[in-house]
Amino acid sequence: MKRVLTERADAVSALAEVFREHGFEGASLSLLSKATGLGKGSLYNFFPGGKEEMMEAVLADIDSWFATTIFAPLEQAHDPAAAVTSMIEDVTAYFRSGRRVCLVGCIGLNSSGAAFAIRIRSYFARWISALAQCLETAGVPTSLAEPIAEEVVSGIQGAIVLARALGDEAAFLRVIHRQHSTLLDAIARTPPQSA
Amino acid sequence: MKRVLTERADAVSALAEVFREHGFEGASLSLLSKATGLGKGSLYNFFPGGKEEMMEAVLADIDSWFATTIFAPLEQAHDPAAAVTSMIEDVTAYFRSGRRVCLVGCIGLNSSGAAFAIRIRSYFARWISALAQCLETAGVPTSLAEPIAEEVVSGIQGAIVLARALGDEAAFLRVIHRQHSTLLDAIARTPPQSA
DNA sequence: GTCTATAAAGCGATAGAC
DNA sequence: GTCTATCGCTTTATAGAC
Repeated sequence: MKRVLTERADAVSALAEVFREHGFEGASLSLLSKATGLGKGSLYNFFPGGKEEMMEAVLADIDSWFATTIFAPLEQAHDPAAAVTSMIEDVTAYFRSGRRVCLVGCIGLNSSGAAFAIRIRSYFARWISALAQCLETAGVPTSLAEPIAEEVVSGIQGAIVLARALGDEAAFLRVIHRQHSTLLDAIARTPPQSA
Repeated sequence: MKRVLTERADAVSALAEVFREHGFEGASLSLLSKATGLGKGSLYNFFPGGKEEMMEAVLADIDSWFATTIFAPLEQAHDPAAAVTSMIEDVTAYFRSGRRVCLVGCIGLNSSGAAFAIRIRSYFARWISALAQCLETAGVPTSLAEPIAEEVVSGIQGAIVLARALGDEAAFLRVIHRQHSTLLDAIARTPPQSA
């Protein structure tokens, strides 16, 4: 009975890949139609608002995936070191070692992202705050946790840009490994808080 | 006698700003025409190859600016600490504290950058190697200089993505400040090599 | 809900007057 | 060397048959 929903969900992930690879402007309806296997008419049936509504659906899908897979585990971490390690692994897999770009970060870079500014902003704000919260759970003081979280999230984005530019997945993995170490060092350096 | 050349150079910087703000696909000829103040016919007179040749000229211009302003001073640094500080200042000004995106990094992110892959790759490769060379001049061992240089260049790109996404120049400045410290620490930590 | 056909607009690119 | 007019094509989006 929710067949239409699952079909829409299938379409969304196909749409996402086209937006990722070609950007918002470069993702033409013919490309989107081909990738989803749906005619233009069907696409407009699912997304009456056209490309903008498609992108909005894609961003919402990404947001919910990150919320459950990345953000929530960080926010509710019992074992902070394990949580950050898990984040690094999930992110490395998600971004395919830098072969796959971060759509949220990408569309924020040019004018086509203006329509999605609030969503883009909240994605990064929550990622940073979730990671900072995880570090604070480990006892890292807020004054240290916030800038470290900001630097690591920023560093992941930089790793994607660099890996794509160099065509070198190894570069992504090296940079991400350093971010991982930064997080673990911050946790390890913190003297255990005895209650 | 080189009037035509200076006019072409003026056009190139105007073109660059349109490509930065709208991306390659989003930069339509009407936008490019308006920004340069030249009609389509004049644009095709300067750039017979159309948009692709315009972008190629823009990238060449960026490349030469970075070569003289950023890369060469790093490669020939007598005072490595001063050189990295100078790089950080120049880069902060050039990217307008993250309001201005890195065109080279941006077009590498989606399929429109495929035509410029070699230029994109060499830009980042030279930036990293120039920075690593500067660190080595300071006595930092290659095994340390290379990954640090890679991380800093990557970190600058990440800072741009983050600042644009959050609409927050201060985030750019904070991240860049940490990259600066990373570089200075690496230099300071190195025991002076007495000849 | 799916498709094909089509409308209207904008695109990159060219031609030709000046 | 600059512009305007225009070509041919693709774009987004809609309409209507099934």
